[in-house]
Amino acid sequence: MNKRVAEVLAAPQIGEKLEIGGWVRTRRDAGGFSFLELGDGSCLANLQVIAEQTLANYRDEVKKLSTGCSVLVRGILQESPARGQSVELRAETIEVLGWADPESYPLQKKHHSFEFLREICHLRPRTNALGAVARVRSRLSYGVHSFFQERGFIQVHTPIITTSDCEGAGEMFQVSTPSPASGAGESGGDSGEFFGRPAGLTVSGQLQAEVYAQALGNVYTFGPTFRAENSNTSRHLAEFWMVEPEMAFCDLAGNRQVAEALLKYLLRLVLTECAADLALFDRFIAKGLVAKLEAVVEQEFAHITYTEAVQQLRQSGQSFVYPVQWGIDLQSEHERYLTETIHRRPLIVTDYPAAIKPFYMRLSDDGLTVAAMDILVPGIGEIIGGSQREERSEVLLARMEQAGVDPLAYDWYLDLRRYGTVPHSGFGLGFERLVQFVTGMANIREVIPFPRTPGFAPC
RNA sequence: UCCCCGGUAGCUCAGCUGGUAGAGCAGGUGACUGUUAAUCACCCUGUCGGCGGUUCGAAUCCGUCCCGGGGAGCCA
Repeated sequence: MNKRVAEVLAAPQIGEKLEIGGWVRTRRDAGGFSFLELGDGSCLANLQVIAEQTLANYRDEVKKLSTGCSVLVRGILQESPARGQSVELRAETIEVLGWADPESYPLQKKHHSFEFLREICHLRPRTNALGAVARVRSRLSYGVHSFFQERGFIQVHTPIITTSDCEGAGEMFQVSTPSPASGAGESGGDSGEFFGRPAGLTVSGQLQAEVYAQALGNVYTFGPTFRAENSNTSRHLAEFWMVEPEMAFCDLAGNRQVAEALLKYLLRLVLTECAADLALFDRFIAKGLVAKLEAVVEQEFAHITYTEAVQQLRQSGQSFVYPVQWGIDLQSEHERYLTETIHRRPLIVTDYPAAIKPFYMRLSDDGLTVAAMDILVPGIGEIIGGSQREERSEVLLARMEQAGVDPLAYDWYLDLRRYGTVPHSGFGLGFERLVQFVTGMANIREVIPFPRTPGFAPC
């Protein structure tokens, strides 16, 4: 029966007859036979195949195999007499499924820059590093669901096309298609828009998640999110995935606890279940990565208020490009200094000035701050942003007016406060930033299979 | 979008103050070998990012556009 390399290497059975399909990583010839390194993507490690010259197609085909060729190997698993691997597959037949002309196949048996691999994003998952990223990403994705499902959260598929802008979250991509009704002539008030009004791709599922939280209690969304910002950085994408829990009867402290528990759960999961892939990142991408992740799991996250952050920055004696004073938005240099130099661990900053935060965040009794939180992580910066939501309709209305937001456009959102309102909280976790943090990959474009950035969406 | 740096062989890069191009790896051929970034010998490879300009002459200088990297803004 067809087995994956990961299964074979995890529990090798000497003498077992196997059929393995995979891609040739490299071929080395010895006297009278050849070694094939066979990888199938199920794990980082390859299976060594012994191809004797007695194979019917040895001279015509096996000797011509090169990096990237796909083959189906049938043979017997045996102990390996040489060092470097404990078992190997002695081939009885090798069927070549697809050639990969070495003159033109872009992937070589050598290191490639990530910038180059990005230009061939249809081939890059065949490399060790990008394959490992894909496996870790998949495990993290599954972990997000298991974390919430184990705790009784209901997953809500919030809409991708939306007519509500989540203020403060960035520019929306426009979804523009002529109305099917236009031209029919009957509907006099036809705007010509497919949805009867301007629509866009969601910049956050938060507002709709709030709807379900105020019906089902604890919910989460995990889906694609779009920002039409002209951002050219190593930590921004035009299309990315975001995890957004929303919890009824939950204040900011509860919000913080869930966020910290989620991050630790996911790190612990990957440390135990993706050890080989993490070891690769630790060796070649970010030295000390595993120790850093282990430390994060073991330590309490630091927690300070914005006001304390401002004090700490001012007392640090450090000179910043942007001077620190109460009321400013913390700049990257400030966030990095706080989490990387002062606290040296993940840092939760709460209670930001109301003036620099969106209208839906809950106004505190001081009237100056809102119940907001950002989780900052060394190397990445902001990985989570969240808040307790404003549940008092008259306060919410006032804040909307201050922010210049038309209450009529958010009438449904205000209804949630008019009828059976409850305190509730939630946050957004940038999934790619999580994958970046876990893998140590420097550029966010390497942790999503098909990155979308301004001017770049090749397939 | 702004600031700085870069774009030379399939890949990674060298090429000083202008005289029209090179190394390693990859690839090809052969030898050798229970090999594992295999080794050794020989061979091949270029619109020097695009366009325009200066000059007798541009990979090299100037302008502009495109793309990439680092930083910043926006944020997740």
